[in-house]
Amino acid sequence: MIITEEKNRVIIEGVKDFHLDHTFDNGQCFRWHREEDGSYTGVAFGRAANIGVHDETLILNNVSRKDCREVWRNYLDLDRDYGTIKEMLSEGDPDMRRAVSYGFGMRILQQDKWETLVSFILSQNNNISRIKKCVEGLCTAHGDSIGEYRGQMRYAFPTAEAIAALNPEDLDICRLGYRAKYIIETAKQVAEDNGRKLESLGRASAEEAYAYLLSLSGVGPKVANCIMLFSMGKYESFPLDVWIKRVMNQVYHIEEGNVKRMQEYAAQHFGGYGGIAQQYLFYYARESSSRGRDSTQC
DNA sequence: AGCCAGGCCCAAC
DNA sequence: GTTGGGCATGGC
Repeated sequence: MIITEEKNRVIIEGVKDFHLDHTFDNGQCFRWHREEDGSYTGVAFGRAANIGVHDETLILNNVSRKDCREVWRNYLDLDRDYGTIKEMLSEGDPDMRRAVSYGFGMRILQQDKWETLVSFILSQNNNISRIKKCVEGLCTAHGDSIGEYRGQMRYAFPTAEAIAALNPEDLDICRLGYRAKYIIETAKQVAEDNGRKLESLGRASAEEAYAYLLSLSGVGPKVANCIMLFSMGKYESFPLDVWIKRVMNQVYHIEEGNVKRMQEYAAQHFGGYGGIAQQYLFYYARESSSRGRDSTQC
């Protein structure tokens, strides 16, 4: 990996297994928007950026070498060897091999814990395009302005303290529905110790992280697993949503609704990378389903 | 128009 | 400890 810096951008050469659509449009994050040239623009950790990829070269716009070192290199998970992981998962599993080859450039982002926590509370019984609107609306209404970028004002994700101080009516414009009260309650719980407990979970055991997350308002097993996977580096976490339950039933022939057996299957067959396996399956299941809808239009 | 969405809460067994 | 109804809202 060769990293060079020039006028307000950083160029990283030699990045394998990275595709923007597979990474930013796979339901793990909600604040990245695809531009006409195929690049993505978004905000993470209070910084706005635009990211493009050509062959094995990443171009990080509006990014300094310092930003790259402190945020983006880790956020984009650039130091992980996905090639080896993909081969491990595909070995002896033709269905998984198909899913992996379909989303070959998917990476698990290492996102901010608080943002991921709130975003996935908002995800429950909701669809991805609307989740994005909920999250962006929340940032616009209650996040700190971080200046204009590419002709648009940008906002950081609101802090736990900021959301804890809100009245339910303050969230009406965000159209969060019944989830609004969950995030205010959870913000109060997290802000109690200034988020120290939540931040510490990256170094805690999966069991401890899971127990804490389940104690928060609006967080159940599925949401807890997403938070652990997408912001805490706990790659064995295996979120079971309606799509994955379908896959586990149709592909691996586990009875619909037998969540315990599905978790056991993942732990046994995907080992420490259950969450990554899950994400390839999720992307494949969802994309092929939406392509099916598209093609029936013609 | 009606079903569904990266489910959780809570009451009733 | 498990099961099922209720839930705000809007995408498709």
